[in-house]
Amino acid sequence: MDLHSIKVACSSCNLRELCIPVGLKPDEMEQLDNLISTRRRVRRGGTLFAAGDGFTSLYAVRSGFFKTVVTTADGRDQVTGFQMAGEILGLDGIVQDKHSCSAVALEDAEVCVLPFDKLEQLSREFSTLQHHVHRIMSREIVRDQGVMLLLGSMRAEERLAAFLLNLVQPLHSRGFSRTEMVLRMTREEIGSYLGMKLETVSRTFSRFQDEGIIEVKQRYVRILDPDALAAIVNQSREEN
Amino acid sequence: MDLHSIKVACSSCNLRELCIPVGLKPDEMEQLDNLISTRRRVRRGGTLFAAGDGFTSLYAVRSGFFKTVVTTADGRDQVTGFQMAGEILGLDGIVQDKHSCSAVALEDAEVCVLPFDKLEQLSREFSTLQHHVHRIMSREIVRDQGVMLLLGSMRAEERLAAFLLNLVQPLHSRGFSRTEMVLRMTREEIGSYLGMKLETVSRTFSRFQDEGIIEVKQRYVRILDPDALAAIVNQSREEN
DNA sequence: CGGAACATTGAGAGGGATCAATGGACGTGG
DNA sequence: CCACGTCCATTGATCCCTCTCAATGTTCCG
Repeated sequence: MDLHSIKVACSSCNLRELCIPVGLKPDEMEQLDNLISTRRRVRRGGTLFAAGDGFTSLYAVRSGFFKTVVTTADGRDQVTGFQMAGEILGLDGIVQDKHSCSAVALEDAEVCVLPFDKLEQLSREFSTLQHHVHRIMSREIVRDQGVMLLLGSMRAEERLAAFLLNLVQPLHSRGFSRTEMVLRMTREEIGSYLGMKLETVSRTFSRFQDEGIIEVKQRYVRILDPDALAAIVNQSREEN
Repeated sequence: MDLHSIKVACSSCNLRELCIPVGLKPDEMEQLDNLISTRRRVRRGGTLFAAGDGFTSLYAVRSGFFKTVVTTADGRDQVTGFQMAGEILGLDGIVQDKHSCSAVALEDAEVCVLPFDKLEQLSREFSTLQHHVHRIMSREIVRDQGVMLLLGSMRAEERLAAFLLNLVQPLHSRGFSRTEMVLRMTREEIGSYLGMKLETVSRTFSRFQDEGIIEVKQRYVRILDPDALAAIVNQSREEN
């Protein structure tokens, strides 16, 4: 597909505080620059990798927005995550040397390609990098636990409230508003991620709007009352 | 609590085909034996580590059976996994240097303590070990994706059928029956893991029994018709 | 033997799914 | 530039699966 070979440098990347280079020393950063020699562009709707593809590299999102999707043998599928700039994709491929999910761009995107064998090699030289790779994988595990909690024990309102808060937070730490956003995914994709039907997503959005908690117009969402949203997430049923 | 210091050797462990030592060379195995110098016993109901505890080590289950539980600020909690002999616990702690979930023994258990800094050190020397650690973490991520799929898109019957199959499979590869098992967890714990209430778990068990698919008596479960169970898991609603 | 913890089963209620129709946004081509 | 088709979102009406509340049964252990 659209494969480009563009020289880039982690050391001058404006995402270095969010991505792999976190906390690396200058000489380590230089080595990393050698590792990451290519970028790759993915058009909206295009797949970065598909389930079953051989695993060779991790990918760091430079720009754009992705979803990851798992598919069962019987054709049922589910969105397992959304990834934005600075996040790492492809960790699922390591175990079996092939990817177990697909990564699809929700808008035109660009990623840094990190050949995994080289990353392992470099990790053996620099313990800082090694530990950072471990942290990235652990972070993914912890995040998944959070999603399991959401799917397993929250009702529709709580799920959607948690979703909005979990989405706006990383956006804010990337310099965007903490109250406004334009969703990059459809109601169906949100529903797939949250384990509910698209109609329920839409209805819940409308209910939040009626209650004055948010303002929604299609993909545009504005959080009017963050505290109310947070209260909805924490509205456990007190028993347990 | 019950902390013992017992000399053990991976090289002579009957779990070495399932645990860390997979595929290590003799000299690497010897180094690993030096790393893993202690075991720890955990009584039934005891916690191996609790959410918030500082992270120092991973744990390899030698015997017994664990559950991992995440708890929200508001007191709601959820079982995120069950672990048996050969599995690795504690990966959640790496990101923030503290554990984000608790590991509780469902029966008297024993684990090997793997100090993580030493494991990282050894990983830098032996690429086989390094890659194996990466595989273990990736496996955890892939497994979690499977649970998310289950929680997000399956109905009660499908969840429980998948649960039984996912439980008996690893038991079988450890030398146990592929049709019979004694559950180590309560109906409530199963329900928590599967995102359903304990009554629904119980009712679904009963329904499976009425249909001649399984035989259940309290904790004892016997799979009479594995194909029927598999068919239930794959009974997607054909649309989508 | 009695109590506590766990499991089963029933009846009723409710939240979300399903089916269905309408409406709005966007892009393409006439 | 408007018309049209497609994709996506909203909203309504109804149904059903699972939750909830409640009672009874079973196992295990002090």
